Amino acid sequence: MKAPVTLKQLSLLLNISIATVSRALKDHPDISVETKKKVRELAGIMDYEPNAYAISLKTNNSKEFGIIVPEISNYFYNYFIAAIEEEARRYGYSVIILQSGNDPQQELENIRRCRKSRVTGLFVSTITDSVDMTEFKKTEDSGIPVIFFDKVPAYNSCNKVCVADEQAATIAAHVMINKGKKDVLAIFGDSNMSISASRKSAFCEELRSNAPDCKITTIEARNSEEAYQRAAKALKSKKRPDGIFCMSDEILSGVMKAIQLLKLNIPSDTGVIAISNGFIPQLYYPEITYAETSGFKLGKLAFARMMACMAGSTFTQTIIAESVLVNGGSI
Amino acid sequence: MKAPVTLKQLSLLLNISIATVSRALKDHPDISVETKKKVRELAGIMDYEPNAYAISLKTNNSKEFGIIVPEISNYFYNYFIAAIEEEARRYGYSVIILQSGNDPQQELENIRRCRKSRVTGLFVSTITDSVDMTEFKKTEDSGIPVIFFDKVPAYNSCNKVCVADEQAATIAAHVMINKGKKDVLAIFGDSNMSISASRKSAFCEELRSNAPDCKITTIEARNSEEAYQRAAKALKSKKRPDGIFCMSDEILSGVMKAIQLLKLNIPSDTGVIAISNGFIPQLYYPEITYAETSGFKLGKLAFARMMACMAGSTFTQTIIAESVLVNGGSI
DNA sequence: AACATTTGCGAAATCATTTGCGAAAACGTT
DNA sequence: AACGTTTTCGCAAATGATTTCGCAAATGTT
Repeated sequence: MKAPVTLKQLSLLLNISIATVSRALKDHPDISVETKKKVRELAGIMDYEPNAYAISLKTNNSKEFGIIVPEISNYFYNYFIAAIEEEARRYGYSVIILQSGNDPQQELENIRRCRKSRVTGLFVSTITDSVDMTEFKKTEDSGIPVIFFDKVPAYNSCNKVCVADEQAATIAAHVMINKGKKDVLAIFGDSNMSISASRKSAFCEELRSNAPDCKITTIEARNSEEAYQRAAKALKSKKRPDGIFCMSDEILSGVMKAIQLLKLNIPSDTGVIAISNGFIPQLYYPEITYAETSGFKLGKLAFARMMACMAGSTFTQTIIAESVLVNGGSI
Repeated sequence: MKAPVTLKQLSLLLNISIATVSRALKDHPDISVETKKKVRELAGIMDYEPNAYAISLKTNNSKEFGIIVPEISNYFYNYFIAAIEEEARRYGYSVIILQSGNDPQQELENIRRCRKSRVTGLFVSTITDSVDMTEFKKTEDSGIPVIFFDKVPAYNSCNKVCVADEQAATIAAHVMINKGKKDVLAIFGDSNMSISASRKSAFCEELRSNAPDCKITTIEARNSEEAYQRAAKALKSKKRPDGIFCMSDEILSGVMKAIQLLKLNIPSDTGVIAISNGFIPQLYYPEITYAETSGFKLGKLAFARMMACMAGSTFTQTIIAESVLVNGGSI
């Protein structure tokens, strides 16, 4: 248990002032090359590491970004986080990740924690029923840019980066149309969530206007288990749908379980298409065709927006990441 | 962009010294009740929040734990992290999560980052080929307890908390025996990883000694895709195995894909059993039977060990979390 | 009344680093 | 030689909170 090396110690050993050591280490032009060399050498030997807290205290900034998500066990967020980390690293920042569970109280604590530790910027995907903006406002007031992503608040004047829900749903609808499906089963998540509503309306509208004779049955399923139960029921009926649309990975996994239960063949017995980040679809054979909503791409966009805010962008902006179709042979 | 409130500001407004304000806020007996009341009131109104960096600078401790994992997109780690967070919160600590990707360089950076930010303790699951202990030693030398979990180094004198690899493999072998399997296919991960070796030897030994007439075929697969390819090949052969053991989720997902490819029925055509944390197995119908290795339980154990180390436990210890069988109907 | 103890609070040091300003030395210019 | 300029570096303040020490007044003890 040896104490960490400090500038003071180096300065004592070299018989020069602390200030000079500090400047030498950061290649300040005021310092001569020889002095720099000596300082760097000793610092190397004693492996000096600057005290992050002293620096943050001085600069009032921590060179780290905060990411707050409902939960990290989610492939979409994982990719988002990966993208942010990748970019952050390039700029010499690090990233801390905080989970809010489904507890608004915890989300609050997380925000406060980020503010206390003076993060440089904050990326937030809020919890379903989180509506209180005061805590976020406070954060922005103290000079920390906040970028909302994926689950963004309805509140208008804030920076948002989200996936193209409508577009992804439209892509899926198009596939249904092109494949000439006549009886489509579409399963959506909790109808209280705006994401479900927007995907549903986009999907149904596109299908109805381009294939008016196609029958659409919609089901709501709040989790994988519900999707499993309800899909199984729907698939058992005499008039089995010839195409199934799953608006999320959770729903897709439930549907696939139902399909296995009934020993149906894909895509001959029924076709399947989903909106997904890509992990779940490739677990099956044939792999599931999906409209991709890439957390990675979203992360890159969010980071770019963050940089703009840090550079002093004053206005707020809503950015939408486009979706692409990934063919897997399931429809 | 208003600057945060400081003790100084409060002291100025109240016409008392900074020291008194500080003590009043932490209920120091030296301070009179009236003074305390006044201070607390003003602090409340101005919503004063102590500067975390100043405190950490003084105390050389950050009241936060670091968790370093290869990647967070892993249900095992998610549960581990959840457990640590839950416990940490109870004790007034927070948690920062860092990913190493599969890059040893990044693992190093992560460790350094934790040391720089003077985390109270560090939980680490190392990368496959990480063997250099000097960085960890340095961390412990500076007074930060390090608890290894799951993927632990072979190095002896360090604190480790791991799942009962052998036991889980033995449980799976027992199921094979009880079901009277005669031709078992067992798929293991990268043979360079100790986890693969220990699971393999435990599984094979148990099976051989209790069911000497059972044929065992072992395959190595370093990822899901390899498991898929090789399992498909093995399952196509005339003499199809009647039981498959998958040592991990990754392998299981590849095997299941092969099974779907060949349209085999589970468990009638062949049985499947895995070692898993539980997420992947319940994606299929029938759900896959597995020997559970619980990240959550492991997290609780790791935290307890951490507390012991912080309290001054000097010796090192290796703790094993037991595994239980979860029946899913796949064998 | 003389002394001891308790109460309530402030001054100043401390943590490690950064930085504006000043100072001394070295150098160049006329 | 006198002056201006550049180079190189140190002093000291500042960041925000904690904590040791000590002071003065109030209270208690004999």
